[in-house]
Amino acid sequence: MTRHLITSAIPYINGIKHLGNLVGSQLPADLYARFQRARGNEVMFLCATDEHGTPAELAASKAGKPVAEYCAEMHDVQAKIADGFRLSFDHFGRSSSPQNHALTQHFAGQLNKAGLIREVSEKQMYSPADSRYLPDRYIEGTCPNCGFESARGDQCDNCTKQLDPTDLLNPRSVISGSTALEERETKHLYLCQSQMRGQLQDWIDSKTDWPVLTTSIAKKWLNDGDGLQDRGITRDLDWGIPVKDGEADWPGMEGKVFYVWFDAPIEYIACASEWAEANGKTEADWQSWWRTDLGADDVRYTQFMGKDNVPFHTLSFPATILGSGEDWKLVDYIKSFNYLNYDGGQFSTSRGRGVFMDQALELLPADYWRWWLLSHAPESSDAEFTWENFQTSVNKDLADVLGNFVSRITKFCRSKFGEEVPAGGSHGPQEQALIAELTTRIRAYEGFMEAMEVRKSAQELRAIWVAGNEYLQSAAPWSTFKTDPEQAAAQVRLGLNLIRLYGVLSAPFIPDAAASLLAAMQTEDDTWPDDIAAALSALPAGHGFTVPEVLFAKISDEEREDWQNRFAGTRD
RNA sequence: GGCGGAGUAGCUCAGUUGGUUAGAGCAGCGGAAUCAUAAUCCGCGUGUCGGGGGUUCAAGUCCCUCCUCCGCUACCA
Repeated sequence: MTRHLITSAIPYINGIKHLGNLVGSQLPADLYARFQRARGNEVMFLCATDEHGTPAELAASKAGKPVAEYCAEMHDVQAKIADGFRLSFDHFGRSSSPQNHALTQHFAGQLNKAGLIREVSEKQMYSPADSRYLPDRYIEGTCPNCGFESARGDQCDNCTKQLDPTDLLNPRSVISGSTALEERETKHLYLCQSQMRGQLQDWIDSKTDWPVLTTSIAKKWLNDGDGLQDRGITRDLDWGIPVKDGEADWPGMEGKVFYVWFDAPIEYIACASEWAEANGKTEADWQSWWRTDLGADDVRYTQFMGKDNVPFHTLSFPATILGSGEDWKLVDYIKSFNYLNYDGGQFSTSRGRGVFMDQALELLPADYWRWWLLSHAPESSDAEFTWENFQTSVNKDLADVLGNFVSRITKFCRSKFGEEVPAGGSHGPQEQALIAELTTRIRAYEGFMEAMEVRKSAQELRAIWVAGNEYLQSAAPWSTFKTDPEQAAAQVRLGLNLIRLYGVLSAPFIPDAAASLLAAMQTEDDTWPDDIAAALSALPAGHGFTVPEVLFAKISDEEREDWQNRFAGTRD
């Protein structure tokens, strides 16, 4: 038995995420977690909300609420939606938790002790009208290069020239529009990542089995220009984790907080501690997942994220872990994803373009979305969501291939043999051939799932469903029944057992439908099928079942057109 | 600009370290069956593998070059 520590990139707190965010980290992580649990492995699947930083403060202010209250509310909203999508987190934590405060301060102390923190005095743009320092992107002005009037402080969106806020003509605050900006001297802590470049390089180079997307991004940052740069890990903000040197005050850093990208990955660890507290576990229980000196040496740690998160997970966070000089678990495998686009453009949180998680659940059950998103996961390149593709994929795969299979076999059995698994007959060549094919396919499915080849897993699972239809079609119990009812009984018995098998195999992708299948078959036996022949006789003759309701209703053209129009524009 | 990813049948995509006639699903056409959510199953694919050049006995697969799309580019997170 392997112990799997699995984390999904933690979603930012300022609003409900769209389907692109979901498929880029949480959903594939859930698929993997469910699969590993189904295989009988021990799993710790963690996620949380990422709550600090300027956008959170601004979102709270826009909502007219204190930021702590806003974050608490949004955390609950995101937790409920995650539950709606059946994301099976062992704990859904918060980066603002007391545990993360303590741990983040602890790491900073350790890094300081190791000589990996230096103080830097620098000039930042301050807006008196907003009473805050403004990150570069929160300053707009006229581009000195092309004259574009809405150039941001870091880059001009029109001519793509890299800028400094001080380069802008007529700079103003994006927040208030105030032009009364001034430069102020402020002191910050920098993490000396450059000192750890060699160590990080060796570590990345040793990961030969990682996706190219992951390693190429890491190597670019390691080798670009002068190599890996030191990075500021503090900010002048109110909302965040106060800068401390372990448990001690940090002279000169009063009123400052750690940078959100410093504390967010540490929340992966703190989240385990939150899990322990929430479940009556001990310190040792959660540390056995994270401390290699305290039992985590046999843990395999896998992270899931979108490609924009890769630098922080391949470099900054490992630098924090390695630099601490303590025996924290480093990630073993990073599965990264490209982006999902929406109908010819990008999903956009700010412009409300595309489908958001809460809206998706209002339209259709989670399984529909899980199936489409996972079977079209943006693994090798960016992928595209269109309503037509969604409708045809879901109708064909779920309703026709899987759902209809369940209908035809259960209804046929009910009409000829009643609502129990029929007795009589035995397996012939057709049944042996089916078992052989399923054995091959299920072993392939396991291989793809183990390797986190998400699309290929979905493809193989679908082929497993198809195999059932092929068998029924060639065995044709409705014909056999007329001449040899005993043989028809054996065929139907096999068909009913296939339903249970499909329930077990499909659960990682479509957990609710899978549960319905097992419920209809009146069984709680969801053990993974190592021996396919045995798995296909799990339901013996005489075992009762019920004909389930339509498993997946089809999406009509009218619905599709309606949704298409509804989500083309902007969200209010 | 730099770095990375992608460009393969109408659509969405597979194509390992270069090697038999380039594949799958969907859509389309023809057929079988009638148990079933008008569902299923079988058969049918000559597509300049973005353009051009090169290496090789052999390239979608390696090299060069050009074009297009996307992402990142370190103070958004």
